[in-house]
Amino acid sequence: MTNSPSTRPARADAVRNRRLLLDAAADAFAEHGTEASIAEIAQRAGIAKGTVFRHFATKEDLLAAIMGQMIDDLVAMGTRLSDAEDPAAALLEFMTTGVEVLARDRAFCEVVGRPSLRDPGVRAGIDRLCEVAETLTDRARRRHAIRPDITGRDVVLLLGGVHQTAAPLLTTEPELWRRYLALVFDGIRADATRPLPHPAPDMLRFVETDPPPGA
Amino acid sequence: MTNSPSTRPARADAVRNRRLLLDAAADAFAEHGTEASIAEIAQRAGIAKGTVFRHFATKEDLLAAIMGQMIDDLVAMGTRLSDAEDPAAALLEFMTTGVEVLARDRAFCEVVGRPSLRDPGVRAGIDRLCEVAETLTDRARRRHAIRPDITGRDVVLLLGGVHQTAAPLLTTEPELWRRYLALVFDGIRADATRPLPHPAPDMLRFVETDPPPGA
DNA sequence: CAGTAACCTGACCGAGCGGTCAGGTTGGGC
DNA sequence: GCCCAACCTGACCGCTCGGTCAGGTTACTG
Repeated sequence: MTNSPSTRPARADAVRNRRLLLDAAADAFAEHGTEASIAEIAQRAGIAKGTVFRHFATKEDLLAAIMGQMIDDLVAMGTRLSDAEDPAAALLEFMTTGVEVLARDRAFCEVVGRPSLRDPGVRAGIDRLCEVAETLTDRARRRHAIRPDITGRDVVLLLGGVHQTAAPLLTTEPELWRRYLALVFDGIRADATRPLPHPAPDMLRFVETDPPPGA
Repeated sequence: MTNSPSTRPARADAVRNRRLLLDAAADAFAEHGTEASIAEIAQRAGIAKGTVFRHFATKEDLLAAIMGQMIDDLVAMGTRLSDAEDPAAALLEFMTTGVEVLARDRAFCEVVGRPSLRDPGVRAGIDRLCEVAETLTDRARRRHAIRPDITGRDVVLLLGGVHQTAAPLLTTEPELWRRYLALVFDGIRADATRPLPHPAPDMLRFVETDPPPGA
């Protein structure tokens, strides 16, 4: 759907509708998760159902566009934090923002928490997210602010874990995740000296490749 | 569907089919989550779709029966551990088994991780699970084996969090959760001295009551 | 201002879902 | 061995979903 430079630029109403669609879809996915229906998204955007599929061939493409944007934002924030003076504080801020985003977006939880989305852009984005997390942990590790066996991928995985811990009480106690982030971060700090039992995940890709056809 | 004592006991084929149904449903829910279809469950059990609804009025009733059983098993295990000589080891074993169960059953993750199931039996079971976890943490706390501000409800919530941390790599690294359980348990131990920021969840019920009609 | 390609619309489709029920089958009391 | 209530079966229903498309509309070009 992206116009190649040779073709005529998109019409004014098309770009406006695309904007409305993306905003409505982001809201709907955040609220209801990936199962938000196309019909509801179209209604929120004030456009017809068919128009949705004019901009995105499948629902998964639409979801991938939104998730990709969110991941890119997180990557940008991590990059910005990469040269902060206090690496441990920077890492904590990175994790805080990450869990905050998860707590506000159900679809994002599903996409990051399951190897469901096959979109290559999203997968690449998650890999870049792991890389920037690796940078942050590297710096903190070099200053002995965190235990030596924590990797960037650990940090990214822990975002989902911290959020999930508080998720059952999300509406009643929307800030409860701060409690568990603090607990986990205490576990990450250098004070704890016992080595972790299972080796860190070391594969290149964050999610499993090629999940079998079932589901 | 439970026979009151006055009525005639169930027929032999009925009890056999009920057994087949429960086993098949447990497998299907574990594999595909709560969205496993009644049609697939019936096929696995070798019975007709209509027979499923003869034993359980709705799909949710069937799910609740299986989830309730799993929770009861966990409660029983926790009770058994309540008088172990080493309370910290007992708490760790309780958490280990809990995460193990979560890692093997997708439906269980959904039911414990979201306030979705309205079944009163399941909710009561979760409350009893929190109580037994409270007993275990109490004993460990009294021996100063864990930090003083950890509650039983924290422990139960952390089960879901630890599992979720490793869940994206579940098929590739099925034992990865042990790494994060160790990390979290290090955070629970008394060594870490910073008090946790957010107060522990203190409401009586584990899950939110009366989620609005939407989804 | 006319012409056209891009765009939008909403009725429509097929698949899959939970749940129902008339009618055939069978276990077990007598 | 008879009989009937309990049980089982599978076609069927209504609904929602993602996705399609013929036909009407509209923004740009020249």
